[in-house]
Amino acid sequence: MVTVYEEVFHWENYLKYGTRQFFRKKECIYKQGEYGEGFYYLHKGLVRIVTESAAGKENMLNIVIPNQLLGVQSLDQKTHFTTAIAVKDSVVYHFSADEFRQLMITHPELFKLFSKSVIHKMKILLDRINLNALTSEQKLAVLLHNICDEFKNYEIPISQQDLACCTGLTRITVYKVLKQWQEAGIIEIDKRKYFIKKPDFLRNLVS
Amino acid sequence: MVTVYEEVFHWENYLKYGTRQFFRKKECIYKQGEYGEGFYYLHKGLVRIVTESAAGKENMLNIVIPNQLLGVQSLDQKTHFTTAIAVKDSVVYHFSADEFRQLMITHPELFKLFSKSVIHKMKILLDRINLNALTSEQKLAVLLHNICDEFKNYEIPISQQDLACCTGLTRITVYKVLKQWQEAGIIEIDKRKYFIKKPDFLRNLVS
DNA sequence: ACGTAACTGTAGCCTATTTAACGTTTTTTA
DNA sequence: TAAAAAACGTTAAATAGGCTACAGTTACGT
Repeated sequence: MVTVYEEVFHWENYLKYGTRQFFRKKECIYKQGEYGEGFYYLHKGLVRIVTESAAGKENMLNIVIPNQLLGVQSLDQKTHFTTAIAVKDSVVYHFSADEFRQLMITHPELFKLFSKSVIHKMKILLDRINLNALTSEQKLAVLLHNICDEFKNYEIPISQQDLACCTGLTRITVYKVLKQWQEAGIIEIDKRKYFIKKPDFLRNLVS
Repeated sequence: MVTVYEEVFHWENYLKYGTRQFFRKKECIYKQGEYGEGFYYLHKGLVRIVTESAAGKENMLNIVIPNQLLGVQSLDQKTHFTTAIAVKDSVVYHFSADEFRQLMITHPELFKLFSKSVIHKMKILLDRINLNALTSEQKLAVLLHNICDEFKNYEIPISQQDLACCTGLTRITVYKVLKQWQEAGIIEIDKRKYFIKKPDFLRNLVS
């Protein structure tokens, strides 16, 4: 289940110490298994974090919105255990581990920022875990609801296929739930775009 | 799915700055939802980390072994999003956020230690997520395999009930798989103790 | 030492999801 | 702009894993 979280962290003042990099839509920022060094800060754009399990199944973990970190896993020259792919053209700042460590000595307040960001990441992962206890309908409800919150409107800009990937369900299951909701008037489908008509219904499904 | 990870982090030199606390078996170190302040380092004992989803289902996340941190989530006075319960009598050291921040100024190398520990936690969560893509048989295989690695022998010191809780499966499912494995000679059951006879079989199930 | 509580063995039913299959539509890209 | 590649709509069949139930065991507290 992908959740778009939007807590804001104020890294702006430190960006000048990082290295600016551009990534085109669909370009890969880092790959699972690759060695990395340091971490990235997303300045503009949108990035999808996916992970591939041993069994080879791909799962979207979350969507990173600007002002968040990504790739923290490889701070200490460890391999990345996720893959990051730009959803839109994106601008990121890269901080190498050494650079950042130096920077922290002169700016100790950075630790708070860093730890907050990382804890936030952990919260996302945990939410993801807890979703597995839900029914498929609930999973989808949570996902759609989050997406709407994020994009601030009730149109869902994500394909059925992606919804399946985000929730870990089959496309067919997604299709079934969506159809059922459509028949119940909870969502509307037009030209393969989905519009949420009764957001409260989705909310109630979960709480 | 619980995994017992054993990467070692060397916090010994810094323990004197923390506050030593004792917890009896089954005692709760912190509860999901409670406010926390700082984090804990497990010196001796064994701690179980569980999380309760919105739906009320309880899930074991992992088992913390000595030399690891726990409760990092509440470093910044946030609420804990997991619960930690001592499995054995345990000795932990508590570091308050402020104390630790001060400490980091005088000992910048602590950052590396901290980040390593936290990244390790993230890895655990991620592994947990990836498990959900597996079949129940695979989940159990991974779990048993990990447990054996950890305890360095092929006897499993965990009840069926707990195996169920760790994997998120039903006890009945656990029982079924175990029975099937027993019939195939992969494990042996004696007096409610399980012994793994063909560890390779378990390994192959996953890879 | 005894009673209660927690764990295990087993069966059967049931349903939510998955897989498979296939034609149609949309989007991408060369 | 045509061909190739994704994505979608739909159905039917197969199945894994969940829930219920209940009796027999073991462990544990006092």
